[in-house]
Amino acid sequence: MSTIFDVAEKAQVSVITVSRLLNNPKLVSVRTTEKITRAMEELNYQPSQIARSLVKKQTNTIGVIMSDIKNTFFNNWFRIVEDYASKHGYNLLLCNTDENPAREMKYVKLLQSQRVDGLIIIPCSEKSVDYLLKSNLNFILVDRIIRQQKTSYVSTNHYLGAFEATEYLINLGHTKVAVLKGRGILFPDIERYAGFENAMKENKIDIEEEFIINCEFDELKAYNATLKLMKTNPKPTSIFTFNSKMMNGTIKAIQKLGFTIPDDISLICFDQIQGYEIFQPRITCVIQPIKSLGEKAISALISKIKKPEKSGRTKVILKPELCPGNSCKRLN
Amino acid sequence: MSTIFDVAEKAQVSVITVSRLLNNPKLVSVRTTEKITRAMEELNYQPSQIARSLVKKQTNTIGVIMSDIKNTFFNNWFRIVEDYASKHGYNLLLCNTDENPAREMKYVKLLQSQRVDGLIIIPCSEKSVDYLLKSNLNFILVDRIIRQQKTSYVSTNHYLGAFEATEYLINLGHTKVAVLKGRGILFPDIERYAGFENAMKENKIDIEEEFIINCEFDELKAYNATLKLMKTNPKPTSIFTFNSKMMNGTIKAIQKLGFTIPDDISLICFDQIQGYEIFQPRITCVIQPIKSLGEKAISALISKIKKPEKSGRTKVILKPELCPGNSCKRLN
DNA sequence: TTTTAATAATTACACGGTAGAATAAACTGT
DNA sequence: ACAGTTTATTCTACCGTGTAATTATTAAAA
Repeated sequence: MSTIFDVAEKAQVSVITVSRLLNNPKLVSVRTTEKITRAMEELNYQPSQIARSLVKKQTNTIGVIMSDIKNTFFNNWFRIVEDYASKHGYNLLLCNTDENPAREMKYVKLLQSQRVDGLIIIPCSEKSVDYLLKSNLNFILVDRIIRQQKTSYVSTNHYLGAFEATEYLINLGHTKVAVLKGRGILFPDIERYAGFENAMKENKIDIEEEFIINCEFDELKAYNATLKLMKTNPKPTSIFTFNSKMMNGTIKAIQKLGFTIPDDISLICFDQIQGYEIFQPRITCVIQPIKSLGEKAISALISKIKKPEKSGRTKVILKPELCPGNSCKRLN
Repeated sequence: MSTIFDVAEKAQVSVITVSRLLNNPKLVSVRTTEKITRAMEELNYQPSQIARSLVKKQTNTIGVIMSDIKNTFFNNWFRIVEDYASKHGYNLLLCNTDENPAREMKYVKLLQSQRVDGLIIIPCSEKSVDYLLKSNLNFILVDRIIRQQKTSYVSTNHYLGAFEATEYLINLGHTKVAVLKGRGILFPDIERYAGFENAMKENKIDIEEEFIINCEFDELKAYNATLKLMKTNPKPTSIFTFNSKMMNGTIKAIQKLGFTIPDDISLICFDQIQGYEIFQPRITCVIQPIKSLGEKAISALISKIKKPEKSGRTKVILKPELCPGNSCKRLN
C-alpha cells in the first residue's frame, strides 16, 4: 500500500504539500495539484484513515449495535441510518448481539477500542448502557430506553401503539384477547403491556391471566404458546403479539391447526411481518415510524459528535401508526 | 479517552510494560500485572485499535460490499459471515450499494483507505473489481463472478439451479414458461438463463420470445411484466423469476388480477421469498447454500489474509437445491 | 528594480501504540 | 561471594498522517 511519501517522491514535492492538497486544496497551485494528482492515480493511493484518525482523533466511523439484522424492522431501520451516515461521511460498523448481553458488552468495548466517533445502540442489557455512561462515548439509544434521565434516545410511543391496537380489537367486539409478550424487562415490552392493560381497564374488560404469555419475543415459543391457546376452552378470539417474529410463530401454529384467519382467530401485532405485502389476509399491525427512528437517531448523534458541548440530551418519542389489514374479524 | 500513558502513570510503570501485558502477558510479573490491571479498570481503558493498526499494519476489519441488506438472501448470508468473522477476531464494515456502480466504487476506495485487511464483495460492476485487482487488496467475490481467471470467488451453480427448476416445470407438463430475468450482464443472470435455455432445448420445447422479460431484478418491473404476461393470449402456464424480489412483484400482480396460485399460474423462483415460511401456497424455489456461501467466503478470505503467499486463488462453486412447494400445478 | 503577495518547503512535534535491543534486578549454583 | 542465568523492565525508533511556525522561492504589481 503506497503512502504519502511515495506520492510526494513521485510528484517531486514534499510530503507536506501532498497533505495540504488533501486537506486544504486552495493553498496548492494548479500545476502542483496536477502533478500530485497524477502521482496519486498512478500509485492507486488512498490516504490512510488509520493514520489520519490517530492524529485527528476522529474516525468518521459510527458503531451500530442491534439484535439481529435479519429482522425486517432492524434491516429497514439500518438502511435509513446507513444512507444518512454515508451522505455525511460516516461509515458504519455493524454488530449483531442476538439479544445476548455478554456479546453486547463485548461489542461495546470493541467499538470503544476502535475509537468510533459515536454509537447507536438498540440495547438488550442495562450493563452495556451503564458502561457507556461511565465511558465518555457519544451514544444514542434507539427503541429501548434505559436510564431515561441520563441518556439520549429516540423511541416510539409503545404505550400508545398497544393502547390503540387493543382498542381496535375491543371496538370490533373482542374481549378475549390473548397477548404474546416478552419478559417484561425491556422498555417497549413494559410500555406495550401497560398500553394493553389500560385499554382493557378503561373498557372494563377483565384480562384473563392464562391469555397473557411470556414468549420472550421468540418465534418458536410463540408457536407453542399459540398451539396451547387454541386448545383452551373458551379460547381467545384474538391474539396480539408484541413483535412480528412472534406473529410468524403464531401464524404457523394457526396454519398447522388448520384454522382460518380471521374467521377462527383475529391477529394483530407490532411491526410488519416478513412478506407483509403479499401475505393474505393482510395482518393488522402497529407500524413504527422507521424512517424517523433512523434519521432522528443518526442526525442527533452526528450533531452531538460535531459539537459535544452545545447539544443537550436528545429525547424523542415518536408516534406509531395503526395499520388495519383484514386479519381482525368483527364479532356479533 | 484514556491512553496507555495514563495507565502507565497510574500503575507506576513504563508504557512499554503496559504494552507488554497486553501483547505478551507472560513476560510481566504477577505483581505488576495486578497493578496495571487495576489501573486499566479504574480508567476504563481500552487500547486504541487505531494506533495498534498503524504500527501492526492490520486492522482486523473486513469490508463487506453488497447490494442491499434488506434482501432476505443477503441478510441471512451476512449473519453467517459476521458470526464467523467475529469468532476469529474480525469486525465488519458493511456497505450497501443498491446496485449502483458509482457507489460501489466509492465504497471500495473508502474501504481501501480504511485499510481493511480484506474485503468480501458481491459486485455489481466490473470496474470495482478491476480496481481491486490493480490494488493489492485481499478480496473475494461472492455469487457474482467477474474476471474469472484472476479472482477468487465463492458462488452457486446457477446454471444447474435454473436447469433443474426448468426441468421440474417441464416434468409437470409446462411448455409455456415465462422467465423474468435481469439484463443478462451479471454472471448469475447469464448462467441461469443458459440453464433455462438448455433445459428447454434438451426437451425440445420452443422458447417464446415474448415470455422472456428483462425486469432488471426489480420488483416493480416484475409486477408490471406479470400484469402484461397474464393478459397475453395464450398466456404462460408458469412464471420463473430469477430472484425473490421479482417473485414478490409477480405475486402482487397475480393477487391484483385475482388469479389463484397454482391453479391459474404456476410459480417458481430463485431464493426464498420474504415470509416464505408462512406464505401459502408455499413457493417452489431454488435454494442457494447460504451457509457455505458465507463460511467458505469468509474463511478463505481470512486464510488469505493470514498467509498471503501460501493460499492460491479460491474457486468454489456450490450446488443449489430445488425445494418443491405447492406453487406449481401438474398439467393435463 | 524593488516590493508585495502567493506558493512551497523545512523543521519539529504529536497521535497511541509496538518491536527488538538493551539494561537492571533477582535468583541460581558452586 | 561471585559469575552466570533468568526474569522484569525500560529505551529507542518507527507506523502514516496532520499542524503550526518559520523560511525560502516564485510571480505579479508598483
